[in-house]
Amino acid sequence: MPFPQTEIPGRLQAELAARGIRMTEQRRAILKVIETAKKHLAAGQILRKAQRLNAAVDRSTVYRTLELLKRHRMVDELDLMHMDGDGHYYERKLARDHIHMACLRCGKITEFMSEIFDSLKQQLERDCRFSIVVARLEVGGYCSECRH
Amino acid sequence: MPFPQTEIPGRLQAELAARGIRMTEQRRAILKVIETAKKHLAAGQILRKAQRLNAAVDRSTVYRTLELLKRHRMVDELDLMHMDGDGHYYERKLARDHIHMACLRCGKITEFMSEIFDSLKQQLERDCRFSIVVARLEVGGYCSECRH
DNA sequence: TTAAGTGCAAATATTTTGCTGTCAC
DNA sequence: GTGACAGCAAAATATTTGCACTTAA
Repeated sequence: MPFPQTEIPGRLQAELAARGIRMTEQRRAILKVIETAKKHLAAGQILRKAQRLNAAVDRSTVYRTLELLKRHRMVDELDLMHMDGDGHYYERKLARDHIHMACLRCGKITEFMSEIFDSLKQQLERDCRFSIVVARLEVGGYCSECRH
Repeated sequence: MPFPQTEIPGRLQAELAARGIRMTEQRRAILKVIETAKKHLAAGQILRKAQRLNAAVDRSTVYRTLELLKRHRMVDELDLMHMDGDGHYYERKLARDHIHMACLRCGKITEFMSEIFDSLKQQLERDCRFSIVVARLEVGGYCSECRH
């Protein structure tokens, strides 16, 4: 599944440095949490995990850092069909987009890459003359174990 | 574009009646607002418009009715890339799914139906053995007028 | 009649902001 | 040294809930 893919620890930090963005202890903690995450994290979860690395990290710093990362297209913001509350989930943006499927019964999130999805995006660019910055396909339904 | 399609006024009301759901003046006002909407409406906009039809409509009734309609798959909930705040937008669910493209510069929302999108959903059902209830593809980028 | 629906006010959840002090470069 | 960043507390936004009253069927 796409999660680990070609992810090098410290990569986010290096990318920010390459763009001339100042590094702080707080940002380091937040970036590490996002890079080592094994699942999609909500802002509150990122805050708690980052505080374990650096107790000084504040909630507003988390939101400001997420905003920064979104602006630089280094994270994607997801809803995951709002399986739990109305917040957002965040994940490291990787080279290739993928689809998120959320099981409405067990809550499992499945990720899937598809050439058809890539073609669809090409179609939008071509037929609608739309220049895509971010494409988010989120599907709700029942996974193979829950569909019976 | 898909908005008008085969929409009959009073259809939502009829569908709820067919499912044995109680009709009230408040619901009638809210349903009418959703059916006659010319664009995607946020909950607060639905409230204000419904209050013009029936001043008694309360905010919580709007949310409770939207919840009801979502449960019955009669409306879709969208984010539209959070062009304005963090709320949701709602639209009448029509026979065929469509894609939403939000221009990050001018804010225009473009809707698009695609056979490739339909194939992609079929692929997910088949290859992932996932039973789709709702599929939401939202794209952010620059429309033909803003991409230059 | 009565279960379902509503209004109201208060609570909750999520995110943003102003301001003042701090730190990376 | 200085402009960018952080913490804190408070505000803003969005949505939900408990409860007593009302109404559709």
